[in-house]
Amino acid sequence: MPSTSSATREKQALTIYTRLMRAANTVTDKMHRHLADHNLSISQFGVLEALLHLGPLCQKDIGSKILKTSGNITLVIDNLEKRHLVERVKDPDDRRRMIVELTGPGRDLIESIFPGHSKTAAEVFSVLDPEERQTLGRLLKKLGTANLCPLNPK
Amino acid sequence: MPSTSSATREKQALTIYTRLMRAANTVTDKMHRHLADHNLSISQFGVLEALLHLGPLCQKDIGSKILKTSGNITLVIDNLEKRHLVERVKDPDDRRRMIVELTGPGRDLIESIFPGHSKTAAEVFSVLDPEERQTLGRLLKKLGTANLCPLNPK
DNA sequence: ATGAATTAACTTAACATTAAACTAATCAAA
DNA sequence: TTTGATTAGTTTAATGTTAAGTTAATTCAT
Repeated sequence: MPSTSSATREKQALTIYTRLMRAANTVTDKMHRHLADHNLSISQFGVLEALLHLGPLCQKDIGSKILKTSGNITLVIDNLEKRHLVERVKDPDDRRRMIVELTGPGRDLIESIFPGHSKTAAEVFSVLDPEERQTLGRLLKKLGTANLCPLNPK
Repeated sequence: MPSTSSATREKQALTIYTRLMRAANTVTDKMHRHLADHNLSISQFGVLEALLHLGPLCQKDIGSKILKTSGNITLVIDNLEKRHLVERVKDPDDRRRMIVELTGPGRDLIESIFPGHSKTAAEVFSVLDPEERQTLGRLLKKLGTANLCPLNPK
């Protein structure tokens, strides 16, 4: 006989699902509160952070990085460009592509914000002890990658 | 000397943060794909599920249950009401309140969908072994509740 | 080489989401 | 009581998000 019935497994799965969503929610709220001081949405912050750490990127790559659709990326970049935090440059090697890069002020802004962002993240996870953090990171990676599907399936 | 520097702790926290967001994302996608067959958004499903398992609720309680703002609840209930899946009834005991309850068709729908929803959840978490699922659930609860802030701060 | 398929970005329409202001009902304190 | 604070729900405006479809550029198979 099985050690757990499928009904029991489903109930447990629903519980974990709820907890995953709630944890993601509360953590996002805490991280976002910090960003709101600088009038940045999470997506906008994600773009600036990617550009800071990875250098100029085309919109497709930005989209894969922050897990958003291409239409959404267009809007997010539009809004960042309006504030002169990033600029678009045509890619000479592939004229379909727009290379997005930080402007001076954009770099200044993300560099000034990022330390606080890291610090907030550390605070959020400080409720777990080091071993728990290690374990949580491992399990989340396993869960996320095993269920991964392409964002824009082709 | 400390066993880990604060810079190291911050980097680790950012890694876990990213994994939490990605896991939440991939899991949400899988759960939502299932709901889309019935033209239900995640919020709409959340409302129907709450009403099925908890009975009629006022909008405030629905909002606390699915973690959305009151304005959003108004719209979600509007859309469910348009499809005759729920109905609003004035609470005679407190005329500020609207009690929301399932209609017959609403109950039929959520009862027909819920088993598949549970099954999908079980599949999503089946990549973890039972002990890992137990641990993940515990850590997510700890993380989520420790960082909890009221949704609509007063 | 040429046409077919693919790709990157953009556009549009529909809906979700929030914050903030607002209305109406209730509660509470003097 | 009455008035001041609180609460539940709605509305509005702004933005985020997606899906689906468009255009232009590239790639690939013959």
